Amino acid sequence: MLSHKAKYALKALLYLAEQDENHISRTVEIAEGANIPKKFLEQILLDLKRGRFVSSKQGKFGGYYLIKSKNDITLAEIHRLFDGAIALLPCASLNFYEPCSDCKTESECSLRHGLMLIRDKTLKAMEGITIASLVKK
Amino acid sequence: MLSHKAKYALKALLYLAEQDENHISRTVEIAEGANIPKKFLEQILLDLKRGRFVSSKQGKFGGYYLIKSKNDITLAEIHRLFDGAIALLPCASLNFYEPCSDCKTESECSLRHGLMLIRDKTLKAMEGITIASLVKK
DNA sequence: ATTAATTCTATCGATTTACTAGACTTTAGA
DNA sequence: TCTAAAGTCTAGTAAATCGATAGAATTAAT
Repeated sequence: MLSHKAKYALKALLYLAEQDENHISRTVEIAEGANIPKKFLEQILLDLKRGRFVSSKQGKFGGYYLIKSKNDITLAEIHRLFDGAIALLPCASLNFYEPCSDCKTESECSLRHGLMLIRDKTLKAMEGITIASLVKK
Repeated sequence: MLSHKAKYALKALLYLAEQDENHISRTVEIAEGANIPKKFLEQILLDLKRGRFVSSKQGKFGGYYLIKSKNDITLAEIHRLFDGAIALLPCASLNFYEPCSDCKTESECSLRHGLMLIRDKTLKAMEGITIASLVKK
């Protein structure tokens, strides 16, 4: 399941993608437009900025805007940024790999292979969902 | 990600599936064989029993055994039993549906459709992974 | 009756989650 | 240069969840 953070991030990106080119959106505007607690959204937007999905202008008349094409922002990326691994166990993960501590045969646990199959399919599906694909609904 | 409970459940089922027909396995035997904390495993086996994957014999010489074919126990079922919904949000879930509280257009949130696509693909993949498919590795 | 097993209920510490609070910094414009 | 309006940063917090443990109760074979 997605955390609220990830869900709000998607909704915020969706909001930004729906604005006119060159429009800058204030946090409060996004918060109200997408129904997200404002103070919580502040943190999320900072995370999105660190992830280079959006950028910001400070000071009066400042706000946020997309710096990545809505066609290039995928669900997979947002999931990883906020919720981490897409695989079902760390030992089956590409980006968040960790060996499992409780496997007797250290190199290969009994579940790893099957979970890697799942990961590949899920990842492929998640990479197919972009902000752009969500906007045109 | 899978919880430890779900992971241990899979490993316990795998252990049971590898035993001879008619063999009854004590909790402690499974715990040692699959490297799972015994007291924790007790709870998990009870859950698996309530889910009708295994059954038990009480008292001396008691223990656990599979009552469902290893070909018919899927990752999807175990995920649902221990970790709940497979969909990324409750509003996109088949078995754990709940409307999202923060969506303005109540019937359809902007993410729902895309997340249902993901759910269908993930579910299909997870239904393809059975205990039997994990055993023969 | 004894022993060995499952079953049930409760609890616990640590971590995570979903926020909130408030001080600080930056910028535009009067 | 002052002020209002914006983002930035660091903490904190209440509630829930997770991973596990404890111990008493029950059941069954000998």
